[in-house]
Amino acid sequence: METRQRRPTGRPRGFDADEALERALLVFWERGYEGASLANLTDAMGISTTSMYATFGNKEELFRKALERYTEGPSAYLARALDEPTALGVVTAIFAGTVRTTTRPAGPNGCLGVQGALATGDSSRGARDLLVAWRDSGYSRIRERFERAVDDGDLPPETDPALLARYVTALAYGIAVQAAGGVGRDELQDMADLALRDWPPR
Amino acid sequence: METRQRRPTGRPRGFDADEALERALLVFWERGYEGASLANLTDAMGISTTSMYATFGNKEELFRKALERYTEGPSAYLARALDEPTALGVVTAIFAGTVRTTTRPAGPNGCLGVQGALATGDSSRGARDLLVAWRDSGYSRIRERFERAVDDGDLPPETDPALLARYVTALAYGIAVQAAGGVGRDELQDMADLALRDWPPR
DNA sequence: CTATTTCTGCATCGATCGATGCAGAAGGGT
DNA sequence: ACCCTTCTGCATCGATCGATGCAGAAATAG
Repeated sequence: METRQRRPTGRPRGFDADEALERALLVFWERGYEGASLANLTDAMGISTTSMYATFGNKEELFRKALERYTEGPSAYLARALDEPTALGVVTAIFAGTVRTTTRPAGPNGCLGVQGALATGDSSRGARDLLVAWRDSGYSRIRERFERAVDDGDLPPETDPALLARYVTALAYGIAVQAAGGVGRDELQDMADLALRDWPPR
Repeated sequence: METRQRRPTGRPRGFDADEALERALLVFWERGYEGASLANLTDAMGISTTSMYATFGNKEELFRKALERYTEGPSAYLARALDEPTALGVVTAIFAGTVRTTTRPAGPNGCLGVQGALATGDSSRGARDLLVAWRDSGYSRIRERFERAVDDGDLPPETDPALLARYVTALAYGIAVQAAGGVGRDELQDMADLALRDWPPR
């Protein structure tokens, strides 16, 4: 079978689509879906609206792809955290990753998955629902990881994995909201350490 | 001194400004500042744009007044909670109030102070900053209450009131974000109970 | 070279954004 | 009754929203 990608004929694209998507991600991250206008986005991407539509479809599609990039980039700490051998290690890594990602010195504060489209008008409902599903996916993966930890004896058998996952995600979202408001990295990390001092809550 | 409010001459207003503000509050709460258009607002308020501007100033002023109403209405549980005699009572009441307010069966899910304007474009920066200050005010009042609890011996002397207040607000915001995503009241209350089982975290 | 395909710059679309001007209606004070 | 103040309905403002049409530029295939 031929896995080599066939060279498309015709004039090649004059910009790097990956880099343009990264720029768009940063705009969405900082301003949210509704607050990011096409002009904001294309200015940052350095391309025309025509090129944006030809390459990414429309604004909602662009947001969807930016969110994918966010998941595999800034938010990749979650997947790595879930591979930690113990539940405590998982949660420690989740909190550390959340704090670091939501308070990057050069970059938007907060979490795209939270502030991207938490409450919107009708025209942005697609983006809002996308983020609801995104957050729910994160919650479910954490819950499943805790279920495994209970099975492994790593967490007490009376633990409710679903409730514990709600607790962890709530703290992560709370970190993100405070980071969006300008609360500093060290303070948030200290707070996460405080929460971790009693683990698991029972 | 004459405290009786003087009767304004001229044609009296043809609608109840308080009720109109309540309707506007609900729209802002559900759709956020940017997601709530003037048409959305005036439709819900049952008045014309002219009347809205004459009565409330402009969209940002309307939002500011709606937020005041929110603070004294749906969010009044915070002030009551701070009067609880013990720190544990305070936090218990804060979480209960947050859960109830963010999951009202008839009404928007989530918290206006969180989802009203978490990340925005330039034109909505005023509303965003207003909510940052609103959340910071809530945080400060909780911190001060914990400082008093330490002084009273209600909390251990080694307690860091600022960090503890960050922890409590983080959980409250986390509850609000999950409520905005449709997570149910009972589940969130169970999660809050779980967090309260170990108090204070140390 | 020519033919073909794709991409890009410019102009612009209809809809909606927040916000006003204006004239007449509607109620108060005297 | 009258006058005077305020409020309201209608029309509309310029700006911006997301999204396209079109023609020419640019690159590959033959």
